[in-house]
Amino acid sequence: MDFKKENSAGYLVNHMARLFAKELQHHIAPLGIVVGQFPVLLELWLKDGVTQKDLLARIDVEQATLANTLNRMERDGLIKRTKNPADARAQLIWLTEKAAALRNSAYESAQNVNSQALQVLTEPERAQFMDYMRRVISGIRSS
Amino acid sequence: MDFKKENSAGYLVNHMARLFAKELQHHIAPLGIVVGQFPVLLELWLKDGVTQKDLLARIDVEQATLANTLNRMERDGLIKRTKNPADARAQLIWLTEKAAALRNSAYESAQNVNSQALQVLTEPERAQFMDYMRRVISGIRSS
DNA sequence: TATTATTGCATAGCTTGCTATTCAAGTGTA
DNA sequence: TACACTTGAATAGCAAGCTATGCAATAATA
Repeated sequence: MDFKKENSAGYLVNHMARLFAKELQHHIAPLGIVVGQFPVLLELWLKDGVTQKDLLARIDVEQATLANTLNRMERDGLIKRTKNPADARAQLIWLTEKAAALRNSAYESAQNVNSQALQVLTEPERAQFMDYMRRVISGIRSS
Repeated sequence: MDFKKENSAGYLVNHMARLFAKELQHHIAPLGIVVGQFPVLLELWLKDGVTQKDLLARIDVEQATLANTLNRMERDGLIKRTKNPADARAQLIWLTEKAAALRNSAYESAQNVNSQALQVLTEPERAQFMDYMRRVISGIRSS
């Protein structure tokens, strides 16, 4: 049998993801945040004062992964946690001032990385590429 | 400003890569190998008896990442290392019988994961998707 | 030839992801 | 009400990625 990595979707996807992550890392390092915190911040910038469970419903990572990321974010002064009056097992997660202030710069960094990475594609190709990715993602998730 | 993760290429790429990796992991676990070893095995199935440097030239990961992966592969009985007569700093890396025997099953697993993941796309769409990924990868790498 | 620079790898230490397990708090039921 | 079940989160332990640094062997040069 024959197998060429350049013809393997999985190989390309993995490679591309590492390149994207490395790029974003470089762009956001000056803000004092790291890539794994990005998805969490995106949700909290939309709405904070939520539980870990709420976040988990919006981010497709395992619960343990999120718990660890939140611990590092607390350590780094990006979030604070308060008691949840409704349920003593859960806590409410809040952005600190510091983290709230980073929003626009972070958005901008991500946009820059995205548009730089996709600059080899024409505008319609970009749209198609995004569409393909969304379809592949939901295809795998629903299989 | 506004930012929607579903419209962020980086977000989608990362998500897709984790889904692919998880799928492949499940498929190859019965073979006794794990995803990080896959790129190394692909190269060694083509040609073994090479140095770490040779491998590094063919796989786009950092040298330290490769060194650690090779250590785990040796621990797991997938590779053996012998002295390099030409240079005492380097060693030659060889597949074990066990690892050599896995080739066809591993190829098949990867093919299955790929085709299952891309089954939501038509044949021409798949080709286009692969083309986009290759272009994006080389675009980022050469920037 | 002795010293300096380069090269091939290894190691330390971190993040981000995973699975599996544990634990305390809340819920439901005999 | 007591017991069992469920649920929210934490923890342990591993893989795979990264950067930074160290070290011994080789190569280059004063």
